[in-house]
Amino acid sequence: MIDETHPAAADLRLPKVLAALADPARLLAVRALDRVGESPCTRLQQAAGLTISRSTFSHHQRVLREAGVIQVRVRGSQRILSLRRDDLDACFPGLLDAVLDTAPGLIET
Amino acid sequence: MIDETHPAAADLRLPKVLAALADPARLLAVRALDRVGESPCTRLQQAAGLTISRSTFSHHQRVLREAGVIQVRVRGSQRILSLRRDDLDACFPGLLDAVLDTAPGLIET
DNA sequence: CGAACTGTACGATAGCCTTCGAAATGAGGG
DNA sequence: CCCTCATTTCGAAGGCTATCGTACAGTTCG
Repeated sequence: MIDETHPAAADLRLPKVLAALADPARLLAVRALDRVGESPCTRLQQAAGLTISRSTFSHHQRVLREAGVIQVRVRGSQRILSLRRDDLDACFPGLLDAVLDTAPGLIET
Repeated sequence: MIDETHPAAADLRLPKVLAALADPARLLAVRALDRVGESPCTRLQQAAGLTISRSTFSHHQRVLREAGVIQVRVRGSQRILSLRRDDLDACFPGLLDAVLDTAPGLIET
């Protein structure tokens, strides 16, 4: 466990992870995070093309973090977000890859 | 497309599929359906160990169907449910397998 | 110090989701 | 034709979720 705000790898649960990934904004954020690598919030939001308010993005970031999908590390005034790829692969083999490899056209309506 | 109540394979969308699978009751139902093979509603509900009302199960069945996860075929007075394995594998390779292969302990709280 | 920047916390709103029971629908059997 | 079995539909209750704006807190920089 990284700290109290992150679940331990052993505490990850499939319904929670799926729920976190089921929102289009969060799904785009996760896929952008995979493409650009670890990024601070604002940069990830831009990379994902999300035109939502900062507070809404912060909410999504929290949902992803509490589900165990991403990890947050503080660097100065910024929070650096990264995928918890190893933990996800260990708990749900193939799941993250399946989500990341899905054709972009199958994401949005 | 099977009929108007089922989405065509080309219309499946990842967020909707993930949302359908994110509910514990639906996730258990899908995993039970994989184990026991196509089944009528009542039998699947028992196989999944779901102690919910018939109307609630019917609601979940509808969500799974409208997301394209399952297929419903009428046989007499019964509805036979089955997984849309081929369509899911074609659209989201590896996703269904990842969900089905997850350890049972990682499903519930 | 004070201004600018990054992000969180709070409170509100609106919509959606799960759940139920009761009533309705439809098939099959006497 | 009625009764039973399988399932859906309806309407309602309660809770959860996404979204926003504003206010706040910590960092960096002049």
